[in-house]
Amino acid sequence: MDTLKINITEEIKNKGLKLTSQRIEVLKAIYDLENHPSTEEIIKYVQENNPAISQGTIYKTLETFVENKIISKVETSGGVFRYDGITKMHHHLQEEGSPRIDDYYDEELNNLLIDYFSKKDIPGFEVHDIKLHIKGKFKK
Amino acid sequence: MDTLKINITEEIKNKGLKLTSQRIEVLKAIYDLENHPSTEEIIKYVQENNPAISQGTIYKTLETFVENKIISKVETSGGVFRYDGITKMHHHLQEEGSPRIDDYYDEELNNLLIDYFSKKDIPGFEVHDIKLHIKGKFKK
DNA sequence: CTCACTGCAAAGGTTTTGCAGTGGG
DNA sequence: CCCACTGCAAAACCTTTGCAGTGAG
Repeated sequence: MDTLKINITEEIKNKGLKLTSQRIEVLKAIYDLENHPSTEEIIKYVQENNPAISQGTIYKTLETFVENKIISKVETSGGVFRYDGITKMHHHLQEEGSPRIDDYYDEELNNLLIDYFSKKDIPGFEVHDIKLHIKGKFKK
Repeated sequence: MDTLKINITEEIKNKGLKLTSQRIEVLKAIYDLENHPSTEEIIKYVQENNPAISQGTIYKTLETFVENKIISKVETSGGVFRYDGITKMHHHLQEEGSPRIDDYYDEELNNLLIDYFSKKDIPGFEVHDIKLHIKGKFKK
């Protein structure tokens, strides 16, 4: 609880950003709302605790966080932005036509990929990060 | 030239869709505009040849094509839809902050992935398709 | 002929922007 | 104190929708 809060404030301050209650709330929302929240979900969650925080501020804050690599925008084919607070290498499971996106962690796969691309050169391109978008069906 | 046109008409007819000049133009645009065009680029290109084709129709047509798996929506963090006319398994190279998306074909990689996931089970998920989103920098 | 498809224009929803006011460092 | 940040509301943008008219099969 407290440790999380410390992490959040540190995360913001480390980037040289001003620490405001709005920013803490927004970042907390992304960590609390685990499954890659949309802007709408973040706004709703933040305003439940603090209705005074305006939508415009939340949009600006999210953009600031993305620029400072505190969070990342999730690629989506749904036409709405979604955000990901996880910086550790991971992959995404998606079902077509469903907004659900699950994280998939697989160290063995990561090692396989890192190993493969350390040997294989992509002409004209320098690889920084690899993410698998795995499409399929969630089984009940 | 002619062979392409035949492919285009076949592609539409094979799905039981009505063959209209609007649909031919839209599909041709996606094939001609190679680098994963946005809706805006498609509209511009189509209307250069045929200004009578309306925006609404193009949007509806694109959705129809996606539903019928003639093309696919490219996941994007740019907030705009982009489309991909290629059905063959391939991956995407992207530079952060740049709209450029290059295709990356790698049979060896595909085999590695197919092999890996034929052995590895993801609990609660049935894999249909895998696409790598490789982020990095285009070298000059 | 008929029903799927088109054109038009308006509506809908999300994101961005400008500017005056506020507060963190 | 100062400048980065916020709140508010309007604007900008992209996409969807409704409906009357059209044309492919």
